[in-house]
Amino acid sequence: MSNQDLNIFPHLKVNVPSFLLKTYEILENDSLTDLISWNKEGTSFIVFKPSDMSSKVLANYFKHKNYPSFLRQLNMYNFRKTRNQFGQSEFRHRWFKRGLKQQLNHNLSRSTLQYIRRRNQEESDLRIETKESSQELDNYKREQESLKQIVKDLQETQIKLQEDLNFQQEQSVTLSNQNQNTLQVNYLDYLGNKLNLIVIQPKV
Amino acid sequence: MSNQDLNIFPHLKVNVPSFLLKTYEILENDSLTDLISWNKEGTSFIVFKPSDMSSKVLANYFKHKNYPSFLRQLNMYNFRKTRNQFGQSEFRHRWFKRGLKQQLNHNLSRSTLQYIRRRNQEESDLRIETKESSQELDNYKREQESLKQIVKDLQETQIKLQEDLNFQQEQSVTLSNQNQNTLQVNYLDYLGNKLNLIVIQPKV
DNA sequence: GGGAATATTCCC
DNA sequence: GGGAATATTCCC
Repeated sequence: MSNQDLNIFPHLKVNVPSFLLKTYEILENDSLTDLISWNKEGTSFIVFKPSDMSSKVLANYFKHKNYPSFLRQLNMYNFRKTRNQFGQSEFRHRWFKRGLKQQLNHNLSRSTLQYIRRRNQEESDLRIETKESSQELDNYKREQESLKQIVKDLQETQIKLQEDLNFQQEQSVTLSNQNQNTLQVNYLDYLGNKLNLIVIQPKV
Repeated sequence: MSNQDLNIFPHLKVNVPSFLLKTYEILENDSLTDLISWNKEGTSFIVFKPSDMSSKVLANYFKHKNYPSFLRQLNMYNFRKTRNQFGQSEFRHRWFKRGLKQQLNHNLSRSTLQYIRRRNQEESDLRIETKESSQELDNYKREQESLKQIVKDLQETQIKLQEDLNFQQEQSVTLSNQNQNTLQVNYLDYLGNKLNLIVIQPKV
């Protein structure tokens, strides 16, 4: 099922995130109202049977069946969780309401998205704080450079060592096969694996 | 199937990315060798039937069945694609080889991986032009710590590698003697070289 | 082949 | 509840 198939807002140019579309779809699915549905007013939705969400809902709409992942996404989009008087989890977001689909001669979902994006933006802005002396910064920069050079040297040396060790092991294997001897293990394959697969080109 | 089930490196404390584990698993699956398998030397792997990958391979190992997504991941982990003489796609990464599983018997300390991860993060942060110096300073401080740690790790690993290499060489010599084989290499010269290589003593 | 947005997982 | 790593999608 492609995103396009699920687009309940075809007249909008913006891409509504798949997660929101799918969650809305779930709430439109009448066969699921025992497990999850809008509240009476259609201003929030309630999960009645979290334990059944996994196989009966999530698996059919998402690429997983983990309820916590569903929660994580709701959280991501700023839904707020409350408990109602029956102890049920109720999730609400000021733009996410029943009938959303019909109301869209207004650009509700657009504002939702803008809201979300703005929020993300502000978050990274928040990380910007007061500065300290550029003197100190310079010192760190310089020390950094020499450390990086050392790391680079060490890495090069290890790569060479590894090649040697590989060669050596091949030799031993050959000899050992003739001889029935046992071999030792090799350490840097692991290291190389880590360092390279995960990309470690020291930024110089 | 959880990540744990797939962990072919159970003795490692670090997490090997799921994608790598699964790709390795695929290559270990004998029933798939018609579609995808190691090359003769076990130094790369070949996709023989890209068209069958989707339903017969990917769907069983990943949360999708899109061949392009598989390619994207290979790309992400720096695998290089080439075409062999039969026009087949061959993927190779210098540390990703048949038998990898057996070779991985060493622990690199967790901090090395943390360094790598943090560094990736900072790299993307670097693209934020608006970054100010207090944050920058912070990053430097943190990276400094990590670099020191990684230098330490590398040195330790280096020492172990060296010991292994020495051992390995003794083995070979012994084996070789028993075998009446003549070896191509002169081990003493070789060892001498190694000792030179390893003498990098960064002042930390 | 890779940047970037979104989804999923893992962890505190 | 949310930060961060990894996976998947989408797009150039």
